[in-house]
Order: sequence, then C-alpha cells, then structure tokens
Amino acid sequence: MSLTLQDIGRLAGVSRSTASRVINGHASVSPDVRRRVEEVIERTGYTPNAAARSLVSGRSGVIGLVIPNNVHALFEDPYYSRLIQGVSGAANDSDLTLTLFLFQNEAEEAKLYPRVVTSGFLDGLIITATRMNDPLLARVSDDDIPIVMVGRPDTSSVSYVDADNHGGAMQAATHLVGLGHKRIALIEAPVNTTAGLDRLNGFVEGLAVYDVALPPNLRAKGKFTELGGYEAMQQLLAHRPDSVFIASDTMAVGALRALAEAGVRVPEDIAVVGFDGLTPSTATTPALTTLRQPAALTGRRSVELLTRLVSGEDGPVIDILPVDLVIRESCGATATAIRESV
Amino acid sequence: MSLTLQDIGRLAGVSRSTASRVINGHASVSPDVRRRVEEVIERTGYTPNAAARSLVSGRSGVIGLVIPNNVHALFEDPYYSRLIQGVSGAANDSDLTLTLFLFQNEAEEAKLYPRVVTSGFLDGLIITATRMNDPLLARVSDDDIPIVMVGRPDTSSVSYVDADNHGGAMQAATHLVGLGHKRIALIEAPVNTTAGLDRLNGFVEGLAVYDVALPPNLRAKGKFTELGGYEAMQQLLAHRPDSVFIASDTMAVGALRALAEAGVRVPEDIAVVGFDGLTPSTATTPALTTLRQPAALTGRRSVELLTRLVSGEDGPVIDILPVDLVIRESCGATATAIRESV
DNA sequence: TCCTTTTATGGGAGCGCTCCCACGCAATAT
DNA sequence: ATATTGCGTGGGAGCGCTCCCATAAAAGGA
Repeated sequence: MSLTLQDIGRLAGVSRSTASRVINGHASVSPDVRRRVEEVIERTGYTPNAAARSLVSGRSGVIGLVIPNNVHALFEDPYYSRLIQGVSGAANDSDLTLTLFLFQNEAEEAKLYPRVVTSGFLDGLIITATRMNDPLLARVSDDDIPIVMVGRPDTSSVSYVDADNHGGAMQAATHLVGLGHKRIALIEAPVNTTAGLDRLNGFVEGLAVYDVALPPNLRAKGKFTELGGYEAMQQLLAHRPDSVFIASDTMAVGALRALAEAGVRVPEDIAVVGFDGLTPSTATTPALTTLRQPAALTGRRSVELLTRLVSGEDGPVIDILPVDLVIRESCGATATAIRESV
Repeated sequence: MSLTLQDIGRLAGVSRSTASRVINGHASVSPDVRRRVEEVIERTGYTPNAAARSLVSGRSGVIGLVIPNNVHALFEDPYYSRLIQGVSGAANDSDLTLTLFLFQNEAEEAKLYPRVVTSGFLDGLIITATRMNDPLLARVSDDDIPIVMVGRPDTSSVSYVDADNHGGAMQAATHLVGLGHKRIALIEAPVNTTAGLDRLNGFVEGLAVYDVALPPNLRAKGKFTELGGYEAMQQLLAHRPDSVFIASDTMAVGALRALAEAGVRVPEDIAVVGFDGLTPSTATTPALTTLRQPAALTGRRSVELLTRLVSGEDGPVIDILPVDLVIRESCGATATAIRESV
C-alpha cells in the first residue's frame, strides 16, 4: 500500500494538516518544518492520492478532449495530430492530465458522454470537429461543466478557439487579385461546417473589395477529400479559370492531379492557392501556396481558455487565431516569394 | 450541486446502501425496489461520483497511454493514429477512460511520470515506442502499477503486444526467393529498436532457409525516414540488386524515389517489398508490396492484456500479432496477385 | 407450532484528503 | 505589568462512495 499524508506527517514529526500545508504551498509553516516535510516527501517519493484530493476539492486536474464521430477519416488528417500535440503540450505545462474521447459513432457518443460529464471526473472539456447543430453542444449547455469548442460553433454563447478562416480566405482573394488574375475560381469546402462557410464568405468578400465577381460557373463544391477536389477541378476546367482558391489542401492535392492529367500547367496556366498548410511543401508538385492555420496553437489556446473558465472566469470567451499566407510555387508569385522555414 | 447516492436513495424511498446495490448490480435487492431506484436514476440522470468511488474501491477505470519523446516526428506516422484508435475503441468498449501522455522530451517525462504512476489515478499503463534500455521501463518495475508495452521491450518480464516483425520479415524473404530473385538486398531499419532488429534477423533467417546469403554490400542501414531510404537505395544501386526488402514503408517511399531518379524500373529491374502497410496503396507508384501490421488491433490487444493484469491475472503476458503479406505491383508478382480490400 | 436459515435492508466505518476552527505561544502594543 | 495580535500547529468534520455487519422480515424445516 502506498503512503498517506498521515504517514508523511508522522515521518516528519508533524500532523497531516501541516504536511498538507507544505504540499499545497500554504503559508504559516515554519521554514524548519517545511524543510523536514519536503525532505520526507523527496525521500519517499510520496504523491497525494488523486481521488481523495479530487473528492474534497472538487477539482481533478483532468481535462477531456472530445473528437466526435467519423474518427476513421478524420484522424488521417494531420490537423488532428497537430491539435492533439498542442493540447497535450499545454496540458503538460499546466500540470493537467489529458483524457481523450474518440467516439466512433453517435451511439458510442450517446452512451459514454453523459457519464463522462456528470461523474465529476473532468474539470472541463474541449470539443473538436464542431458540426452544425452539434448534438453534443445541446447536451452540454444543460451541464455545468466548462466547455471550449475548437472551431466556431453555429450556436453562440459558447467559448471557442478558431483559425481566422474568414480572414485567411480574404487574403487568398487579395493575393490572386494582386497577381492580376481575372477569371478567379473557387472550390468550396462543405458549407455545412462553419469552417467551410467562413472560407467561402471570406473569399467572396475578399474579391468584392476589388469589385471582382465570382460567377456561378467558377464555383464548385468539394467534399473535403482528395477525390472531391479532383472532381470539382474537372468541372471548373471547362470554364477556363486563370486561378483557383481551393478551401483545403487535401482537396488541392486532388485538384492538382486533375490539372496534371488535363495537361494544364501550374502556375503558368492556372494559379492555385490552398488552405490549411499542415503538410510539408514537398507533398505536391508544384509546391502548394496555401494559407497556414496554426493547428497546434489552436490546441494550446483551447487549453488556456478552458483553464480560465475552470478557475471561474465567466465566458463565453472567443479566440481567433491568425492564418498566414505561405507563398510557394503554385501561385506563380515567385518574384515576391517569401522564404519559409519548413 | 449534483446528486449523491443519498439523494437517489431518498427519492426512491430506500437507503444509500440499497441504491448502491442497485447501481453495482449486487444481489439481494427486491425486484420492486430495484425498479424504483432505476427509475429515479434514469429520471435524474445520476452518475456516481468518480472520485469517491475510486477512493474507496481503489479502482479508477482509467488507463493511460504513454507515447514518450520525439513526438514531433512520431506523430506524423500513421502507426500512432491507428494505434490510438485501437486503444480508444477498446477502452470505450470496456467502459474505461483513456488518458493520453505525450511526452515531448525526457525532462517532461521525468517530471510528469512519477506523479501519474503514484497518484493512484490510473489502473494501468500502456507504453509505446519501446526503446532499447527504456528509462521508463526501469522506473516502472519499481512501481506496482500494471503495465503493458507496445512493441517488444529488450528487457524480459514485462507484458507486451507486438507485431510479428520476425515472421513478417521471413515472409518477405520467402516471397522474394520464391519469385526467383538471386541478388536480394536489404535496407535495414535502425537496429537500436527491437522492431528493426527483429525485421533484420527475420529476413536473414528467412533467406537462410533457402541457403541464400545476404552479402554485406547488399545490406544498407536506413534511418526510419524517407531520406534514409533514399540514401540507402542509392548506396545499394552500385551493387546491382535484383530485389530489395525495405524494413519500413516510409523508407520505401524514399527508395522508390531514388530508383525513379536512377531510371531503374520497378518491378521490371528490381522488385521492392516494404513493411508496415499503413498507408493507402495509392501512396506510391508503383503500388507497394508490403507486410501489413495490424496497428489498430495492437492497440486493442494492449487494452485487453492490461485489463487482465488489472484484474489480478499475473503476468507477464505476451501477444504477438500476425503480419500479412500484401502483394501489389512493386514486387512483380502480379500473376499471383491477391486482391486487397483497401 | 417453534426454531433455523435465507433474503432484504439500513447504518456505521472509513478510504485520503482539504478545510475550518481552536489552541498555545511568541511578539507587539498599551 | 496585562491585553492584544499574530503565527504555527493539531485535530475534527466531511467530501460521496463501498464494504461490512446488524437487524428485521420472510421462508423453510422439524
């Protein structure tokens, strides 16, 4: 059996209360006693029992990261790897323990989620892959556990962290207009996600600033997959765009393939700009110009926000992270190319 | 404030003890009372307080998954994604909660690990990325927490799950010999990992069965990276192998690039067999023949083993999972090609 | 019929901790 | 000198639960 605070106190010749004060860094402990207790702790390798501590304090030091359904597909996405790394790193820094909830389907979600939230086991929750009308979100507001969403939810009154999808897409528009393109096309991400919607609106608004219109035949809907990008690009080609903004790099990979097959040169015949910037520049030929979103930072920030909510700050708090234009080869802006570090 | 067992009892007109019996499925509860209590629980959405439960029972229902250092590099590897999915799925099935420990460096590891293990917070631990002389392993044996390693550790007396690296590499040898190759080469994975070592030994032994030798100039050392495979292949080319077994698909991607650049045709001029089988067949040209290891299953099994250890079964338990030869284009065995499902 | 066994239930104890209050003693103020 | 403050410390209470034991009621055996 492992040691208790009582034991530590006894070994140091003090009461469990005093030992507790030392551990929790409370005042009113004489330097002498403090040293003695610390020595005993060091020597014995004592660690307070987490369950007992949490039972009385109402805090567990544990946060949850929820990645709901479709995990099969989603997890291949480097976005989640980065996000998890960010969340994990921030949790480590703050002495928080991270629990991971990967729900394979709605049934699993419905079965496990209530227990997780109600058991008092978690101090707070980070929920990713925000969906429109997220069923979790509805449930969540009933409970009193602090929540931070990753990605803008369609409901308000929830704290969230998100990349500046709108602003990033505007940058894409500005960039393509600035390069002198006239027939600018768009491959949309699904607009049943707020990310897809924001990128669409941002791009259209960005073009509007320069009085450039986006005719319907230069707009195609993609599916967040490589194949989706491939098909959308084939569809657009008939209308001879001189440039295209593709709302995700994964789709851009498919689109580039479609272009290569059609014998259309990039960037000579068509300029291509993607969105995400999570894969290495070597992943495509030519190297893809894209808007890089800070996935790991998103994870870190979500933990920071959550920490604030847990310690009583009242929400909702919103944190929008900047997105960078990473100029590589596919947009043809080599003259003004910015060296990138990766 | 949330409900307690006491409240449930009161609402159902029984004592907290009886309510507890219902929840834990103990005998000696009249059907009538049981129904009443269940109804109250259903109606109120009551969930037992995890901390209190764990304090008295000594069980938390929480297991930890440790992925030590080098996470930056490792996490890009689809292996970890699959493994985590397997672990998570099995944990969900068994009503276990999964905590994830991603240690970015040894300092973080040293700082966090003891607390994790000693706090009584975890019922057991799954440790991945087994290293030779794993520093965690040394510490672990001092503690009394059940452990399962993923990947064969170099120390004995620890339970572990591993893919049959040795057997898989033997299959590779058999396959290449069977295709009539004479100058068979090898690109090794780093032999400071047991996986690298086992694949090396398995391949050499597999060749030995057919009295085929592996001369030193047909052996090159890789680094588990694409670049490592690229360089190793360039080195081998001077010695004109007619086939090569590359101990990881990542290295194989680099090797294929080296071959393409050198104008060596695959599989006409050289047959190539990889190892891992975690990326889609479209990832390389030509599609790579490889040995597929069951990464998700490895995760599931590690949870199952751990569950057995937690419930008192004494270890060490060892589970070696089979590895499948997936024949695609790069080995030239199209005549006997097996249709694969992906 | 009475006595023994079984079944159903309630209450006490205690898991290891943190918080609060009370107490003793030294330092300061009157 | 005594009264007042403060600090350092110990012990009680209690967080919500499970386990054990005691007890009451029901069922069985003689």
